Amino acid sequence: MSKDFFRDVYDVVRLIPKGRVTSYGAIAKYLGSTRSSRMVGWAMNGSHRVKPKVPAHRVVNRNGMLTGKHHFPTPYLMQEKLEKEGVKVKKDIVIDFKKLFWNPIEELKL
DNA sequence: AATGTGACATACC
DNA sequence: TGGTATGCCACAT
Repeated sequence: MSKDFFRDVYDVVRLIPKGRVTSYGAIAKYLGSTRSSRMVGWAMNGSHRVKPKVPAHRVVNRNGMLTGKHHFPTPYLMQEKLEKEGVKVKKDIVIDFKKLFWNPIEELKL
């Protein structure tokens, strides 16, 4: 239990294994507020200035789409990083998103 | 201080 | 089957 919602978000995102991805909703749900998914995205907005670095590129929407790529230094960076980690991205959509999906609730709930 | 907005998700029409 | 409406909470103006 953290004090700040944001901090929780950053913490969870940092725990995302390399080559895996998760969704805003999953994080929000894990934090206890299924409908606070917007906050997760908002938190990511400041993730670039947070240390240690937050792999925001591993966070996509429920559709598996890299909706946040526009917020990166360069839109390509997000996809580049994902592909570098073994995540295939096609047309801004994560391939096998369902398969690569990392559910914090399942992984961290214990 | 109040209003608006946002990298989403779910429910309803 | 797809657009519209609403919920959520923090931050910016």
